[in-house]
Amino acid sequence: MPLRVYNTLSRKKEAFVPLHGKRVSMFVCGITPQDQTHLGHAKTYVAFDVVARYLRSKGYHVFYLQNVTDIEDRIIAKMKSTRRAWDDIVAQYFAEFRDVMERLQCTSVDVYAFATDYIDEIVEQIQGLIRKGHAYVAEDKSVYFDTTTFSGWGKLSGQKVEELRPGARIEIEERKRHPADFVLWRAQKPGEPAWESPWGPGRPGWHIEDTAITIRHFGVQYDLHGGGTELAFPHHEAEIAQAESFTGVTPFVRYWMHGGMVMVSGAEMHKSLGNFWPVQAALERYEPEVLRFFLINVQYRGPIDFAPELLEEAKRSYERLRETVRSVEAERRRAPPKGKADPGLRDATKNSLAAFDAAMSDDFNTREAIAVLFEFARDVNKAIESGVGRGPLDGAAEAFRTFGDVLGLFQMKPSETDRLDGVLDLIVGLREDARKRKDFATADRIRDALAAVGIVLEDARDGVRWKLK
RNA sequence: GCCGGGGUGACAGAGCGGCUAAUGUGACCGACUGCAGAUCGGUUUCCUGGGGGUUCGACUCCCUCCCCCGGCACCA
Repeated sequence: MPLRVYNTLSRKKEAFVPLHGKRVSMFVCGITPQDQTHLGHAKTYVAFDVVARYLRSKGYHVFYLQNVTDIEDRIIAKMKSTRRAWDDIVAQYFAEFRDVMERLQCTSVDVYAFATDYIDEIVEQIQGLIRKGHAYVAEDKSVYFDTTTFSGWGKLSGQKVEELRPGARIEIEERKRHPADFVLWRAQKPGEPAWESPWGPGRPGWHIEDTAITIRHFGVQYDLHGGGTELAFPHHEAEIAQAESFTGVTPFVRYWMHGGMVMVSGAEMHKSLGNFWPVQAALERYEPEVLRFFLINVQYRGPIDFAPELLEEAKRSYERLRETVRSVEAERRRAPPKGKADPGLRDATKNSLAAFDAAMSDDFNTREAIAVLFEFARDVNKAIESGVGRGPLDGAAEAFRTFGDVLGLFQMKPSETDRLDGVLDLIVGLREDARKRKDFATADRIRDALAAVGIVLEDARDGVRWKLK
């Protein structure tokens, strides 16, 4: 199926056509490492991880770039409150972020680009913008972008400058000529980290790093830019203004994608609201795959109103799928090469692969794709009950691997399982002997004892299965 | 106020101008089982915020109103 992507720029789903054949340049706004990674971050990065994975599965060569804002107001605030070095804070929280990402199987990023590694490009862009009359140096030697010189201001978010309420939430800096103007270079204040520039020591503004980084890696125009929906205005608007003013090339980005927020009982998750859920805390109670499943169990553009009960539900749902994946793997090992006639598993597999692709190609509709998995699971379970042979089972297993690779799910841990295999075969065998003797007391004792250490036995029609709880 | 996204069964959450509104969770019944679990089958919601319009036909398109969420100038 041809891929269609909802483009914030046009507010429509559009056919996805990269600039250069099968090469896709993809950029997603990354974090400011100054506090714990929370579920909101996780939702965004899991969503775009799936985007990259799906594109790759379709044969695109994706270069996925993510920035890291390693110098910014909040880092400086943290620096002051903790009396730690800014780069020390960044190192700590970025390491934690990477750890969380890895556990959530967000493995598709090619390069994490740190803002402070691009000071040269940033300075060059700011100089260019000043030269072209799009930026001005303020009294304190900070540099601001002059939004009145950019006619496209507001085209991404549909905002009209005159309709906005200046200072609705954040105080306007008095040095600006226009409330919409934004800082490109912030002059150093005493005690703050700074880099040299033609305007004196200072640090980059928040928006400029992204255009400096992407122009360096991708050139003046690229395919896909993602981020949380709250970034569309003003952040992404500012990126467009900078890049298009600097290069004269329009559009800077062809497809803008924005993901929905994680809410907590109706309010945006935010540290200041006290409803902040660090991913670490969620991972103490739930497996990473369960959390990942939970996060992609909605269309990425929609919000998730988070509640612990919903994670509980996700766990039960996901377990159903994983259970089927497990039994396929177990069955194909013991099924005879020629089992009974295929009750239609090959067809079901083929149809599910097609339906999955159709769902994903419709703006990465993971919820729809997961619905396909559940239907497929039912077909597979039925086929297993009817004693299907190894061939169709191999096909089904292969399909689950395809689904799992795209969604980042069903990553089994064979080593751990293999180690227990032999031991459990023995124990299960002894219990089977007891059951044959109708010595259910012993059989139940074995099962209960294993359950107590987290190993669950299930007596299926064709043998005993065990799994780790 | 302006911009953007939404309002679907007990809950979560898709879809589509017409097929019993997908899928999951929950609940209940049945099959299988020594029991349990898993699995399978069935039942459970005849309804898509209110009103109007277009249409042979609207949850789906248009208008309007109400409500919720996000953004409004350093939040993923």
